[in-house]
Order: sequence, then C-alpha cells, then structure tokens
Amino acid sequence: MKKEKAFKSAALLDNHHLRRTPVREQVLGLFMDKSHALSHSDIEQVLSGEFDRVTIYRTLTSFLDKGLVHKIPADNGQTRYALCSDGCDEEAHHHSHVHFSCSQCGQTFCLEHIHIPVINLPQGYTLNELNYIASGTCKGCNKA
Amino acid sequence: MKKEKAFKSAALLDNHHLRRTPVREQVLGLFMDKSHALSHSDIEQVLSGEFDRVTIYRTLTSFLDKGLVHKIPADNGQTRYALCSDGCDEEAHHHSHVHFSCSQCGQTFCLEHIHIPVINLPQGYTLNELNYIASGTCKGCNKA
DNA sequence: ACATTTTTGCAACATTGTTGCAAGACGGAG
DNA sequence: CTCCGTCTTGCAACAATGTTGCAAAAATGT
Repeated sequence: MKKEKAFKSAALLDNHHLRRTPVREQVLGLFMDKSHALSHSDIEQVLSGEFDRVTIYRTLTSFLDKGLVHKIPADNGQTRYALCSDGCDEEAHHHSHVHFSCSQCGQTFCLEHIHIPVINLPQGYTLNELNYIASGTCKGCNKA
Repeated sequence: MKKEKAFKSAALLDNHHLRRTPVREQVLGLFMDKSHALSHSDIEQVLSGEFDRVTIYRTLTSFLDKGLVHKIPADNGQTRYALCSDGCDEEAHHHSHVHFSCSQCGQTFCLEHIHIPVINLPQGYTLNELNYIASGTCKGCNKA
C-alpha cells in the first residue's frame, strides 16, 4: 500500500473512532482504489487469503455504524457499500446523492453531485431516509 | 377464495399470458389481499404446506417476466414484490411511483400516486429504470 | 388419443449473512 | 512494565435466500 493512502486510511479510522487494524486498513484501501461501490464478495475475492469472511462482514458493519461507508440497495439483492464523502459519523449518515447502477458492467456509482429530489409524502408518514437508484448504462460502457 | 377474487386473478393471468394454475391463483390472491409488498418468505409462510419453495420462486419470476408484479429493492437485501397497477406486460414495466418502507412494521408500500421526480444524469449515462425508496414510519405505525 | 410443451416437486447445491465461543491484540491504570 | 478489561479476529456452526437439473405430472393442440 502506498504511503499516502496508508496515511489517509489511518486518519479516517482515527476520525471515526475505530482502531487501526490490518483488515480495516486493507478494506479501506480497496474503497479508496476503486471508484465504484463494493460488495462483500468483491472484497472477499481480494482479501480472502488474508482475512476471514466473517471478519470482513464485521469490518463492513463497523464502518457502517461509524459513518465511514454507506449501504446501497440493489434490486438483485446484492448489497454494496461506498465511502461516505463527508460529515457522516456514529451519530448519523447525511447523504442524499443519487446512485447509478450499470446493467452492463454491473457496477454501482455514487453520483455525489446529484442530489435526490425531495417528494411530499402523504399525511401521516414520517421520513427518515431516501434512496434513489437510477439504472442503465454508464459512461464507460456507453463509450465502449 | 372468494368468487370475485378468483375471477379477477383468472383474468389477470389470462391477460398476461400465464396459464391458470393453483399456485399462481393462490399467490395472486395473497397479493390482492394485502396492501403491502410481499417477500418470498411472506408467501412461503402461508403456502409452504401447499406448494414447494422452488415453485414459489418460479411463480414470482414468471409474474415478474410477464409484468404482473414488480420488484422492490431494500437495503437489507429482502427483495419484495408488489402488483403492477397498470400497463405492464412481457414487453416492459412502466412504473415510476415511489416506494415507502416502514422501519417500524417492516412493511413496504407502493405510493402509486407519487411519481418519481426525474433527474438529469451526467453526460454519457443512459437511463433505463428508476427506483425511489423512502424510509421512515408509516401512517399506521404513527397513529399507534 | 397422442405427441409436445409447461409446470411442478424434489434433491442438491451455491451464495449470503449471522451467532457463539475462545484466543489474541490492544489500551489504560497502577 | 505488568495486569486487567475491552476490542478484535478466526473458526465452526448455523440460518436464510436463491439457483439448477431432472423426472413426473398436467395441460395444450392436433
């Protein structure tokens, strides 16, 4: 792992009150390398030699709890995770960006700069969280 | 099963080019009884005595293909299905209504009359499908 | 009535996620 | 530095979810 990246992961872990451990730094490193969201199995394929399956699950759960990553639902049931860009901590997540899922390459991206439009819920409903997933073909696949 | 409902399911199956079979009529009956989306396991719990698990999976898949139901993604990986209200067939689904997932009762509802707001994707992306899931507390749970 | 296609059940398997428990690593107090 | 309690990890086992192949049963058209 490059020095700069290692430095950044360490800082991220510190800021989110997570101890620096090998799994956490490796997993965090993967997220920083890739521009798309990762599933548990994506990570497992890379790190299964080094760490246990269960450990990776628990790593992801702790990242989620501490506001380091967020969960992205998909209609095929394949949960994915992506780094939170800002301001999330153990108190709460505050995103409202759109996610894009490419049906060609299968990857999911955060469209950080596209904000989820707000809707008016019917009387009696209380809002807590929004998820907006657009599917189609991504930039890379359209070019190819 | 009531006569009227039986009549309706039969018509629905016919319209969507699916043979009338016991599983299909029963499953369709469940969807018509409930106002919320159903997961495979919801259905299995009711009909497991009567039909095989695999048959229920295949029934849901065929309903999906023929445009009788649509799939609703959830961030906990629990796929749910709900009846299509109109116009869907084996060619394509055409919904763009919002889904609401109640974190208290765990149920998911179609907000048929709330249309998903359209966004502008960045250059190079092609759109195919939209999913908008709002989470929070539903009407029923807020009243209680 | 017969041949063909669809649908179903069963068994087996694959993937995904969770839990309990014991061992190891870490951090703080003395 | 050492001891103690807490956090983290690995392992085994389990649970839930979903898929596939194959053979029997049911429905369809001729």
